[in-house]
This record gives sequence, C-alpha cells and structure tokens, in this order.
Amino acid sequence: MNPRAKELLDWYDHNARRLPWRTSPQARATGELPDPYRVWLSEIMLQQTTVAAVRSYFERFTSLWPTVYDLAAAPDAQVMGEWAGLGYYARARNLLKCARVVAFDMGGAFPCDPDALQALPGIGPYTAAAITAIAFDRPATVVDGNVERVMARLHDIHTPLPAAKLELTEKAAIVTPQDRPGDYAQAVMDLGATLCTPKNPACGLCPWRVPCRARAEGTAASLPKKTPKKPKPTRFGTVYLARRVDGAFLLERRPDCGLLGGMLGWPGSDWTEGEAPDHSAPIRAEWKTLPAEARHTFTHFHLRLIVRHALVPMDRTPERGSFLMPEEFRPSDLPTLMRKAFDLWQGAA
DNA sequence: TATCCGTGGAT
DNA sequence: TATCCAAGGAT
Repeated sequence: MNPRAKELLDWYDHNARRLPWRTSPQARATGELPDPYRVWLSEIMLQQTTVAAVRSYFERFTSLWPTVYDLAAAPDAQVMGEWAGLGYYARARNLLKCARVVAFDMGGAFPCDPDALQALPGIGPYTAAAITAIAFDRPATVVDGNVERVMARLHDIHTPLPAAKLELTEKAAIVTPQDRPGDYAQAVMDLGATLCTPKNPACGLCPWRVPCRARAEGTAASLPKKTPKKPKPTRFGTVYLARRVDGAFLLERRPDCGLLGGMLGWPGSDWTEGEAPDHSAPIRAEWKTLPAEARHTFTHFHLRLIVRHALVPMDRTPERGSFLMPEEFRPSDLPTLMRKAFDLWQGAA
C-alpha cells in the first residue's frame, strides 16, 4: 500500500466517526460489510447535505423501511412526506425509482460495480464509487467536495473548480489503495469533514501535514479556489391557505418536474421577479392577508411569499388542489417553504 | 459547460 | 444580515 494511504488509514483506525450507517469497529475488524441498502440510502441522503441533517432522516427511513423491498412497496406520498425538509426532492423521487428497479428487476441485490450502479436513477459518479467501495469493499475512487478540497491542498492546486475537477480526480485515484478501499473512502471524507475543513483547517492534527504542499505554502485555507457565484435575485408570489369548517386543508401535489417537485404545497401564484404575477385564488372565499410574509432562500433565488388565508364553507368546490382532513395531513409532510407559511398562519390564529 | 435543484448551520 | 458550504445528479 502506498505510504499516503497507510498514514490516512492509521489515522482513521483511531478517529473514525460513529455514524448510523457504518458498521461497528468490531464488526469491521471481522471483515463484516455494511448492508448495501443502508449504504445506498445514506449516500443519497448525504448528497449536498450535512451529516447532522441526515441522521434523524436515516433512522426514520430505516425504521419504516428496513429493506429495499419495504421501501419499494411504500406509497409515493408517504416517502415524499418523510423526505420533507431534507431538500433536493428529486433525490426522493429517484430514490423510489431506484428502489423499485433493485427490488423488482434485480432480485433485491444492488450491483457491485460502478457502471451498473451509475445506470440507476439518482446514482452519479460519486455515489456509484462510494457504494462500490463502502458496501462491497472494492477499489473505487470517491471524489466529493471533501476529496476535492483535500487533494487541492495536498498538491497545492490553484486552478478553480469546477475546471480543476479532472485533475483532482486523477490525484485522488493515485492515492486510492487496492486494500481496504471502503475504509479509505470513508477516511478521506472524514478527514475533509473533521480536519481539512473549508475554514480554519486543523493542519496540526492532520495525518498528511508533512506531505501537504498547501500547508507548506501557507495556502491551505484559501483552497480549493472556486469560480465566483452569481448573485441571487428575489422573486415574489402568493400562497392561499384555505381551511374548511370541518378542519380540512386545501393542498395540492406539485408536478414532478421543477422546484419542490412531487411535494405537497399550498396552491398559489407563480413566483416571479418584480411584482407578483396575475393569478386567481384556488377557491372562492373571503381572503385575508397575514401581516408577515414567508421568506425563504433557494439555491438560486430569494423568495418572499404573501400568505393569504380563509375559512371556507363546506359547499365550495376548489378550482385547484383538494381538501385533506387533519388525519390525512401532517405539517411535517410539507417542504420547508410551505411549512413556514403554515407556521405563520398558525402563529397568527 | 452551465443551470437547476433545498436546507440549516457556521461565520 | 449576507455569504458560504455540505458524502451531487440530471439535463
């Protein structure tokens, strides 16, 4: 094994984080591999998402659906509701698609090579490599944000991302060992997450402090360089929170494509820059406007949402959405933006 | 290659 | 308050 990988694995043996989707150190010592289903589920949840945010979702999902068969058999609406709040909802839609392919077309067994894995919905180059290495302990080079940062610093690479991606991937591949590839993959990411952090890296504790070129040059904290991002515009819109006299709420399922796709939400206007666009209420009622608006920031724009509300008689038929009784609807099923609107309404009542 | 797609915590 | 950032993928 190359000396870099050995240094890192030695560090990992003493510093590995205990995470719900990892096997215990004792089990790992006996060569026991983690359940590919749990590895896959955790990796999908961890895409662009912090460990702290994922923990409770992972526990909840594996409790509700212990196997890929259980998840494949789950209703779409329940899975989307359980994913609510975690963001990037295409992940949840692809999660179900993938579970059903694996359960119904592959006999419940995840493929063990990167190409076959990457052919599945929601699995890209990173996730395919991660599952290959972690679940099957087969050599594969994982390149996520952590690895990019670690490699940029180790080799003092100043080319900004994403242009540097290929070079960083090559550097990562050179260090990846044939032995213990699963532990190594998790070790690099643990290093990036705990020591080689974006700000204030703990270089003094790093197992690679000696070979690290950026540390020698004093450039570690400024790497990797990234091309500047565009400023976020602000969009405006209106949502309608209708409660029927029997307690039912008027909600609609958003289309699978686009923002918050597949999620439950309050009917409303489009969201546009400048003034809110023309639109009509989803049902005839005496609408009132809440004094505060719901503010939310998405990946590429800010949103300010006017929240209107009304109590609706039993005999009205909505032009959009459908009424859900309280036992059919949990506020926790809503994506965060819609949840903010609900909380504003509830706080005003 | 560039854009779209969420959210919450850290700074 | 504003910005950055996290175990990325799809188009």
